[in-house]
Parts: sequence; C-alpha cells; structure tokens
Amino acid sequence: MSKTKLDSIDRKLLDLLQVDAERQVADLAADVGLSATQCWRRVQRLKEAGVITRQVALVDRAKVNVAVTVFVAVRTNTHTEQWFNRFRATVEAIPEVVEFYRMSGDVDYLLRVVVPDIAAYDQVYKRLIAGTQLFDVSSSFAMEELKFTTALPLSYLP
Amino acid sequence: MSKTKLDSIDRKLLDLLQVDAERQVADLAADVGLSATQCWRRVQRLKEAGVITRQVALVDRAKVNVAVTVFVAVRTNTHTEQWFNRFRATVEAIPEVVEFYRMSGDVDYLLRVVVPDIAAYDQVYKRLIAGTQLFDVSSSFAMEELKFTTALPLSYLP
DNA sequence: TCTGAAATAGACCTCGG
DNA sequence: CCGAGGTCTATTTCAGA
Repeated sequence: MSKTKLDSIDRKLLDLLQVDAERQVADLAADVGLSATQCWRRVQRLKEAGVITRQVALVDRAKVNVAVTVFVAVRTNTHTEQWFNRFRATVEAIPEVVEFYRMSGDVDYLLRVVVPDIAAYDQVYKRLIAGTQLFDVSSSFAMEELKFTTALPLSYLP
Repeated sequence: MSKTKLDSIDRKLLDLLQVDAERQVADLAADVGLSATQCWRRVQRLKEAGVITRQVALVDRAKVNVAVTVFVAVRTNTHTEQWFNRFRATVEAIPEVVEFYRMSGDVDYLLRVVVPDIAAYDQVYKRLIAGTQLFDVSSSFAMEELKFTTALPLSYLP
C-alpha cells in the first residue's frame, strides 16, 4: 500500500462522489476541470488505493419500515477475550444493529439499532442479552433524525 | 406517491444493491432469477418510488484522516423553537458531524462526529458551543469501530 | 513520460414482437 | 413479458507534445 497523497482535485472528486456516485465521468471532468480520460484515471486510482472502498445504494428507512433508531449503551463486568468474542459474534449476526463501537469511559459498547417499532426493538434486545451476560443495558430512542450522511469531511486529507 | 409493495425479489435486489451498487443488471438478474430487462425495470421502479434514494461512494475513514469517532450527548434547558433552529443550523454547517438525532429521555440530542484526533475534536466542540447556549455537553470517544453498515435490515418490508 | 482525442467494447434502455 | 438492436458511456489505445 503506497503513501496515498491526495491533492485538491482528488478532494473535489471525492466530495462529488460521496454525494452521488452515479455521475458520469465526462460530467465530473467538467466540474473539476480535467479531461475525461484524466478524470477517469483519478477515480480509478482512488478505488485502487482503497480511498473509495465501494459504491452502495442508500435506502429510505421509512420505506423499508425501519424508521425507529435506538442507541444501546452496554456495560459489562466480564472483561475477558472469550466474553468479547461471543458478544461480538452475537451483535454481528443481528442485521438490525447497523453500528457497533467499543467505547472509552463509562459505557463499554455503543450500538445503533434500526427497527420498525418498540415491540421489534424488544425482540432485538432479547437477542442481545440472550447471547451473553451483560452488566447493564441502557436504550435511548431517537425521536427524529436531523442529519445523516455517509459523506466524510475532507478537510483533513493527508 | 403510491403504496410501495415490495416482494421477495425486490428484497433480494435491495440486499444486493445495498452492499454493492456497481453490479451489472445482467449479473443481478442471474442472482434473482429474472430476465435482464425485468430486473432493470425493478431497479428503476425502486428508484422512482424513492426506496433507493441514491447511490454513493463510501470512503475509507483512515485514508482521509478522520479515524476518530466521537459521540456527543447534548442537553439544553432552553426548549424554544428559536433555540432549536439556531442549534440545528450550527450543527448542520459542521461537516464533521455525520449524524444528528433528537432523543427521548435524559439526553436531548446525540451527535456522531468524525475527526483526525482529539485536538481536532476540540475545535469542533468549540464551534458547537459557540453557536448556542448548551446546558451540558458530554463527549464519548469510540476506541474501535466494530461494525458499520449502510445496509438496512429488510425483514420488516411493508 | 504524460496528455487527450478517437476507436472500441460493453452496458443500458427502448421498441417491436 | 421477453429478447434484439440502437445508443450512449466507460475504457483502452495511440499519436503527439
């Protein structure tokens, strides 16, 4: 893996592609002031370097009936590797869990879960605690999603 | 907007496209057992119905130097609409904030922020509290991202 | 060596059956 | 509803700087 140096044109391309990956090469080229060929090569390099990992379709949460977001803060008192592996496997097998972090501080793990309603959340909750022994689980419901973007800020480029 | 009924083939298509939107129609068609034309029509309909909202490029967090994730829990004691509008505008203008929810319970708002390091987070923090009067701000750092997916679970389809 | 224009290949999308 | 062909786009090649 080479030292990926990204200049301002790469940055512009990423900015555009993070918002809409369907744009045509010629179109992008015009926006960044490059020939189509050159632009195509840039995008190719960004993919090969692993800067762009992949391209995905985003789906409307309400339209697939998972409008409810729940954050689940988990604390444990069993800090063994065995416990962790089991917990991790449990969580990864639950498709309703879309994010899963190991945290510093008070809470040990934080999960973001998407479900249709509270009843469905209860099912997920049961699956979670069935897998492993948890010390404390605290669920917070999101009332409204005010911002959600997959576009990362590009002001800190290497 | 028509009542979007999604059958098991739509579900399969969404499942595939949520993971990789670059797959070719003929390829998808083979996987779901449809003719290319029919498959193309399905995907088209999913887009027109707004089930698929758009297609984006996902970028490697480490490669663009925002490897650190911070969750910011915000509490306020100024529950006016004017305050909210100001806060919302402040938050939306900060590209480091990638998620922003209004919560029930103890915490009023939850933000997910991505930055290169703690110093950079401090800058974001300052921008946050500069915009509006906040009662309490509590930051938790993620040590490790164990799971992150943009793919929603499709077991609750309408 | 690098650029960009033009050829090629291949996928999308439309249309007739 | 299906497949075949026309059209458009990505990709490669190649001549020139």
